[in-house]
Amino acid sequence: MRKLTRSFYNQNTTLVAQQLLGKLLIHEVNGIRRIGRIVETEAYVGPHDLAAHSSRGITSRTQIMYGSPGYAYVYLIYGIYHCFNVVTEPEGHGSAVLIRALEPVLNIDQRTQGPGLLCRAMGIDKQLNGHDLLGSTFYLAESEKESTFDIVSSKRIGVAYAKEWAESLLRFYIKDNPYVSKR
DNA sequence: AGGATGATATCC
DNA sequence: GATATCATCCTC
Repeated sequence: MRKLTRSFYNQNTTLVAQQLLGKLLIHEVNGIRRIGRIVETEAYVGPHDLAAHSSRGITSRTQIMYGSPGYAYVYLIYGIYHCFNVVTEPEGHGSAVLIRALEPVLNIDQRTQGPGLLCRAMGIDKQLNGHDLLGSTFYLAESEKESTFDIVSSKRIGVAYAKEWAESLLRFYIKDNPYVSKR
């Protein structure tokens, strides 16, 4: 399993969001390894992006997002669901990619088509906030299988408040994949 | 169309 | 210290 490197995450956020499609997310807990294939992402490109949490500056919540690339940013939304992001670009940049949907590969017995559902199915919660994604039980990796697919871009979901940034095409998903979230 | 449910930012 | 807001999902 070829784990994604720090330098992979230390790139332009929009590029990382697109390149994450087709990659594997692995989380091992109690000896059980869960694997999902990423089919949908969204880029949050920095403090100037009004939809990004980092647009409020560095706070206790957003310090992870402003930290080094290749770390997990996990937060609770609507009191119920968790959302999982990977931090991108050099420390201090304030950008991340939200993982929005997975295709089940191994040991996944719940739905994964949406950021909240995916975290529940993978066992991701706030304990993993700030976790290094180059570790041994929670990481992303290159898929063993070769696969080709078309990438579709669209407006991001649930960010209508972000003025002109609500219009930008920063959501990416694999065309015709049944595990992409509905809306 | 509305409710669940809690952390957080932003006000006083 | 109060309250408005939310990168969601489910049920009616």
